[in-house]
Amino acid sequence: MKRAAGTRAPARTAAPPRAAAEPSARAGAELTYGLLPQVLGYHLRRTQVAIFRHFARTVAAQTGITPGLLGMLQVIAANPGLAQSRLAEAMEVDRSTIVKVVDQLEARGLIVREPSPSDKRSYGLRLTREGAAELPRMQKLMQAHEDEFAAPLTPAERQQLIALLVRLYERADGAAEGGLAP
Amino acid sequence: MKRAAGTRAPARTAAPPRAAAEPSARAGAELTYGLLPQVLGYHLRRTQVAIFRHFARTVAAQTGITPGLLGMLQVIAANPGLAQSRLAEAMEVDRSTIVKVVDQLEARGLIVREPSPSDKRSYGLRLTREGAAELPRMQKLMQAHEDEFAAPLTPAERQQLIALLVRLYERADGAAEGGLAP
DNA sequence: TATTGTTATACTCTATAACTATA
DNA sequence: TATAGTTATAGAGTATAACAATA
Repeated sequence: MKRAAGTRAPARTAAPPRAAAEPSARAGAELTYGLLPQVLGYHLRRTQVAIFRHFARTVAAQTGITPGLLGMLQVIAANPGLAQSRLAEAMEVDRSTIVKVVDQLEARGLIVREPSPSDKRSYGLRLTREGAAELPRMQKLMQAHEDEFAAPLTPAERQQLIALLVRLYERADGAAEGGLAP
Repeated sequence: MKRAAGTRAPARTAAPPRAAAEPSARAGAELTYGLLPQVLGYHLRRTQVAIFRHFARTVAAQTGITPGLLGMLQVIAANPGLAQSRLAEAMEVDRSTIVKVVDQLEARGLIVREPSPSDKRSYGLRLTREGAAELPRMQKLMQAHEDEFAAPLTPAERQQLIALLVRLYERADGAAEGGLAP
């Protein structure tokens, strides 16, 4: 795209009926957020970004792992022999997305793809010995990260927050496939 | 997905003592999520994905707008004349990221970049007449989307959820720049 | 016919670094 | 020197569509 900086582009719409002196958003002035403070999606996104950054400064800085990879790793650890398609369903992502995730975990030596004896199309995912040794360390770092991030909340509040979130996405996911139309 | 919230899983997943016939993760078997059910970050991500998809099926399907663009648009509407750098700070993204966002909103005819009279480097962002006409319609759609998504919660729970999220990311953001280093 | 894993491709979101034109 | 906006580039993350092998 060419235009941008200098090019003003008189947006084909007429300019708003504004006078000259507009004291609205000068430097230093507090700005307002319109309806956003009541928008759940906005706060979810902010929180998500904040926890992701916290994870990056703590767990990722010491292990190079991402939240997504660590989540997958834990599901694999908890379900030895899991097929990629099952993992994709469990994590609610497309089969094709799983391929690169598994590639990365395998490249790090944390898991292996084992050919399924019963189905030649399928692979079972398992931790390697190295993966089994690494996972507890990562989990401890993750636990510390989670505890620090959740420090502003009491244990009860933290549990309640999780419970509220679960109610939201379980209902939403169910409605999406299930039936209660869009 | 079936289980999730309250369900405790056999945490400490050391490789279960299973023999050749590995009944761990066959088709149809319930799979477990290891520590994930207690991981706030996991539930945040799931909820975020769910609400994004709901937004896509409702607001985006009828307007072509994304949650990010609509959020920016609301901040611009609430702060006429806002400079791009101020918007970037308000939304906690990099200045360079804002450029394409503003390009898109301008390309849709919703906002204009107005040269600042006092600083030739700076532009003030404002809604066009078309943007001012469109915004209320988008807000109504967004409101309906939010209400439907949040339907599993009582109004009090919804407010409390927002309050909990705010406490988390405000503390985290503050600590990140401010001082209480990790 | 349907499923598993894969590839190719694309699109979104975001960040870093460097550039320009101002201040 | 510092700031505002821009550009080029890169890296996650995810999706769709098509394909081979197998069920």
